[in-house]
Amino acid sequence: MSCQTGNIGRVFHALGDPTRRAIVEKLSEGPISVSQLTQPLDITLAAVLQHLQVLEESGLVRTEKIGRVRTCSIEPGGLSAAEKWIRDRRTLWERRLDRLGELLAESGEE
Amino acid sequence: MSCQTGNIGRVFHALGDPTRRAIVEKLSEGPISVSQLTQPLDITLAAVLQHLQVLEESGLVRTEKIGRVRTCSIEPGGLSAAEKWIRDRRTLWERRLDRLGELLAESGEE
DNA sequence: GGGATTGTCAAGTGAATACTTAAGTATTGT
DNA sequence: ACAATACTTAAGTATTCACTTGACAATCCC
Repeated sequence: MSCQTGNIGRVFHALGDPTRRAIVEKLSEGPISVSQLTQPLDITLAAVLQHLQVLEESGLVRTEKIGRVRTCSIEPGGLSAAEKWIRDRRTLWERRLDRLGELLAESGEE
Repeated sequence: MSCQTGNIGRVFHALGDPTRRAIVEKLSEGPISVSQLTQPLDITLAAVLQHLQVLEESGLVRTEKIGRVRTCSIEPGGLSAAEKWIRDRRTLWERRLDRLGELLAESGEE
């Protein structure tokens, strides 16, 4: 299996920060360097680097350094665990609501 | 529209905490009271209450007090904004990777 | 009424967070 | 070689967080 589970907490925590979400959104358009990433944000490059570390540890982002520039890109499977967790919750309680609906319909019929 | 956007940050932040995820998971099975919610968790009722406040503000959970017991339940649309954000990112970069794949295939063919 | 249950509120505490600054280290271009 | 670029690292700071304690309120049951 491609994705280690147990990162769900880290992923949600990473996405809880607006700057980090902005980084992920930017990277969705394609890979760019740390300084390019920093430019539109209103914080120092050092701060961006710290966010990138969080994002890497959560498995959402991958970075590679070539020469003096570190290029950041989306890790394509990074969101799947979180997506699955959400989907699982949804189906669980939708199923529950359906059962509830049936019960109400039955009791209304007789 | 049923869901206020702008909560995405709050939702992700709320789900970043393991205790809060445990609460949501428990509530997925059905509505229960605050003390029932507290019982399996290793923290005080007051702490659970604080988590519940975060969850309510994020739109993930709804609570209602009847008599002396406050009953907590899932707010069924609460995850949709987060789900949409994730889906949007995914389709964005999958589309990008597809284009990239096409380019590589083309250059390999000739 | 009185005692148990269930929840509420307000401080307070220690740890984690998101930043900054400042002083490095490589790498590249001239 | 030298200067600019692009990042790295460490230390410090203010804020936010998760949690506790303890005093309080409301409700239920006998």
